[in-house]
Amino acid sequence: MTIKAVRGVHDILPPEAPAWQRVEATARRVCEAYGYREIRLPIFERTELFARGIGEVTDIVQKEMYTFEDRTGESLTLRPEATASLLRAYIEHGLHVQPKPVRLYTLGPMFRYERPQAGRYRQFHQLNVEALGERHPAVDAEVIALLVELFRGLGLGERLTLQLNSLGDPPDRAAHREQLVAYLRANAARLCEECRERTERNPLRVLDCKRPECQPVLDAAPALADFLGREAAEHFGRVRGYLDAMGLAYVVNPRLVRGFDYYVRTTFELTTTELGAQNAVAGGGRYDGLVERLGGPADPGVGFAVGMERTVLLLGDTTPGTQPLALLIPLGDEAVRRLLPVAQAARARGLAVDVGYGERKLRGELERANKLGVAYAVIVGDTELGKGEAIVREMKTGAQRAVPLAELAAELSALGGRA
RNA sequence: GUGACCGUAGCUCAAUUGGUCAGAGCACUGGACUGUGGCUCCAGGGGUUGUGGGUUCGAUUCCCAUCGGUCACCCCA
Repeated sequence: MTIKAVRGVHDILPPEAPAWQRVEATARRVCEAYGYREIRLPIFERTELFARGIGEVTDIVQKEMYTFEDRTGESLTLRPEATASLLRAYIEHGLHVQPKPVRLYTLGPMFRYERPQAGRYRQFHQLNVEALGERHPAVDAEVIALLVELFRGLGLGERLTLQLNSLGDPPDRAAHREQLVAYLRANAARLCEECRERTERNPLRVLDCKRPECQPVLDAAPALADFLGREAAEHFGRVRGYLDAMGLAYVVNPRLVRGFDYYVRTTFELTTTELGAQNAVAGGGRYDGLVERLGGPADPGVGFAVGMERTVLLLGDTTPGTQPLALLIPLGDEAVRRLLPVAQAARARGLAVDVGYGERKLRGELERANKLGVAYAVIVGDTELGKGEAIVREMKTGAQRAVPLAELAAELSALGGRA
């Protein structure tokens, strides 16, 4: 049997590539405009980095990592997310001595061992944006504004909802968790089977349950918002104030819970209803304390990840690729030798031109030109060689005119500049 | 990891109760059309019907396993 791609990974074929290029170009443009600089990171790390960074008890670390041993027996893992790697590099290279906040972004593949489904793959791509070393709530607002601007730039603003929440500081969460578990246990009889299990495993997740029979219990459950300490509450209020000042719309969702252990205070997601069960297109939050946990200075941080596949899915395949400008059609080998340098010159100026090999019939070459979608066909046969000219045919209209061979490269430039 | 549906040519799909059922359209290549495309017509290449077993005189069709896809759960981007 022929070899096929492994489960959950996929090829991005030429028709889809323009949409990816558009997302990447927009991401870079917006990030740079906000003062973020690119950092490129390895796609595997010591397993321990993710265990410590993401949290030992998360699903990702417990069952979704691609972990293997190298030849020395060291345990390595294909990165399931980028923040841990980025912070490792931040610490390792002393980037924290730069003016705060240190603004970084990175782009690339992530790996998680999950059952594939709509908008979910084992190798997928994320854009990560992180602001390190500053705890001011304006930074939270800044990265959120960047995120919103990115999707506005892609024309997807209207199809997404910004959801916002505050998880409070660790002591706030501990206090809330204690009361929440007590409450859920007391009302276990009115909860679904799954929620009863989750009460012990991951109580915050219970609040996410969509089953109608659970809603009455959940509606009356202790709300994390009521447990926020004074500082966390003030921080959240100021983040909202800054977002309001920038005119950014959001929905406060007290049940917004995220999958990594490291989030504190602000968390947010950009959600859609268009991708089936995978409604999060981007998600992030504040992670004060994480840099320190990874062995670095006590620098706070806030950032987010954007799912590129999901973004491209929303974009659809409406992004046009670039078409070659012209097909140069030599009839015979003498004409090939005459046209090759012309093509070379045109390409050196950045024009996309294709050249035939002089062996097909003119009819066939024009068919090819038509299929390639070029704007112009340039025909040079014995007749033209004799007169020292080329025929430039505009494919759309069929209009033709003669151009001296010596001026052909310049003529193509002019046509390319106009197109 | 759990469940449901699905798996025939590069793509989209046919094949009557298991019995010339291995086909069509699109795409590709060539020709009709000696140096002028988009239309039309003709021809050609391309499939061990996902894979491996089983039932049967005979399996694309039935059964089992396995791999993969899709969707949902879980979780998340």
